[in-house]
Amino acid sequence: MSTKSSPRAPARPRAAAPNRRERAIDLRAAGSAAAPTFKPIHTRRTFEEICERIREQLALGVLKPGDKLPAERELAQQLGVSRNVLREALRSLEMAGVLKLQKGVKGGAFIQQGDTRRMNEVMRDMLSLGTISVGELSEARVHVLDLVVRLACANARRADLDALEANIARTELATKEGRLLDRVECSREFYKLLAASTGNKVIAMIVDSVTEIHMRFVYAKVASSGVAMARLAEKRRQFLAALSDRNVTLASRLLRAHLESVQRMLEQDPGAMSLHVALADVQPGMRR
Amino acid sequence: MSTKSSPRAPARPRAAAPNRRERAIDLRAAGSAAAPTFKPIHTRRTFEEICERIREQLALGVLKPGDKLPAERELAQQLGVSRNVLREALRSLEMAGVLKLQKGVKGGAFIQQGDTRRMNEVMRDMLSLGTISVGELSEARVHVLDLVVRLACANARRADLDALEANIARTELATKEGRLLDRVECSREFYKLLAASTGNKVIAMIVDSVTEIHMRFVYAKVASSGVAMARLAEKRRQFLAALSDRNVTLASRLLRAHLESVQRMLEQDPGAMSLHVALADVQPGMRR
DNA sequence: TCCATTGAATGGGTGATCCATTTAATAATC
DNA sequence: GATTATTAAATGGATCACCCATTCAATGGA
Repeated sequence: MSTKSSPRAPARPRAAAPNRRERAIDLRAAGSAAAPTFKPIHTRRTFEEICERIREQLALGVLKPGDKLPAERELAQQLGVSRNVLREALRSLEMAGVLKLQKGVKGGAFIQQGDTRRMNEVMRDMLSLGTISVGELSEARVHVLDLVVRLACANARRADLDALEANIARTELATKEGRLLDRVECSREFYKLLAASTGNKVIAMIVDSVTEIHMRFVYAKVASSGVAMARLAEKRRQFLAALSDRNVTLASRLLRAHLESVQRMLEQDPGAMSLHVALADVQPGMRR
Repeated sequence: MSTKSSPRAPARPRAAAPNRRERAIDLRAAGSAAAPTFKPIHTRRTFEEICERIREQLALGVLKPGDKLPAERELAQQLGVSRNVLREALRSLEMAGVLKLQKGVKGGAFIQQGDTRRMNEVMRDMLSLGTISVGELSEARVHVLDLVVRLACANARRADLDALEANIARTELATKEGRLLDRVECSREFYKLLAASTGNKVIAMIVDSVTEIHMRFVYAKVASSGVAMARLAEKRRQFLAALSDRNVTLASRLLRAHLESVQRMLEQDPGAMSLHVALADVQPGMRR
């Protein structure tokens, strides 16, 4: 990093050693009259600095999707850090969906197109950690989907409607062939397509993050009980018709009614509603 | 990992070496009749496996916020991996807000209460990478805030309204004293409080992620031009009065009008609207 | 012309070693 | 006895020197 020039300097001059007591606090407290808290600081570690720099280059537009970072060994030398700590930074950025690391000659660290699934992971973590509840998630989903319906009625294009139609056909086929779990996958895709038809990727991202988790519960329920929503494709067609007619009121009412009936189905058997089951039970299309 | 037992086994038996060609593909293609794509696989790396296991323990409820993981050296041994690769995993989880690493004896890796700011980072990355646009973000913000107003009218409690009132007082003071940038901070807090008054943390998280970025633009604009929204506190009070009266229509109209006027202010000077400036220009309260 | 071989670049992973910080136990001082 | 330095151990932070596996272009033989 910038704080290190000689490659073999043993001591890394870290952010202001917090060894001196009273005097230091006095000095800083004098700086701003109304700042009684002194917690943060949180000595910067090199990998954080590296992450930040790369993100800075991204925000500045110096780095763009598709670009390749220098090879690990070279970049480590340029930054004056060990390869290991550089890798910690690259790893973090990879997990964040910013980078993709590829092996082999001609491999390297490539800036990615943003991965919208990352928001799903955030939601999952928040749920796992108990920061948010299933109830809040469900409620948010209902409200956001209501918003989506209104926007979709206003903005959905022919291609969007066709995609939804094709999705319903797949749902129908899965139902006919008894592939109930595939049908759950179709449902998730349905909401994804619906959200996409708003033409707003931010909203689409939000919807998918919230839908992904919801569908895990549905999946767990269907897998354990074998019970599934009746007349699903039919209801979808009614909804799509309303959407095609740009009938906001009807479309909104139909979707809301459907969401409520699904909720009732889920709540029938609280045992299958276990957070742990739903979050742990991954399936092909639902892995992160 | 489970795939390694001897501590000095040189070759790590990674996921099925993809060396054999036709035969392997034939075999797998025979498995599912309608699966023509063979891209994924993406050989699992140990750090991914570690992250997944820890997240699994979280989802299962075995690990809870406040818990401490074994020390790096010990955990690495338990998992049968090197300390370096374990650290890559812990780093990633720390960046994800799942863990916090603390130094010193009695230090270690502690499971955190979920950090809702992580969603902000996702939004920022998506914007930096060009996956979403400022326009989509603004649009989403307007719609989500409209939803928030409706929910807040229904659910806001006395304490929420008091907090908003106190925030407006701070805004007023900052205006009086000419601290325009502090006032921007107040604005961000206002929306945070408003979102919190819905009683739904999922929605609050979404609002804040979208507000944080918006406020960066406002901040950059105010900092560069010295121009600031007129009669801000007054407008806020009118809005709060409507909210207190549970007058959804009026509150919604007032907020919408305000958002539009802010938008006009921002668009006056497209030069100050640079994405790069806004994203790079961090400020005390707005750092990640 | 085509296919196998080779070799270099690159990410993936390991183990040993050191540093800096933190805390508790201990010793020294008042 | 209470307070204050000192010490020692545990822990994360970081480095170095290797080695392996994968990939792909260059090479060379059939």
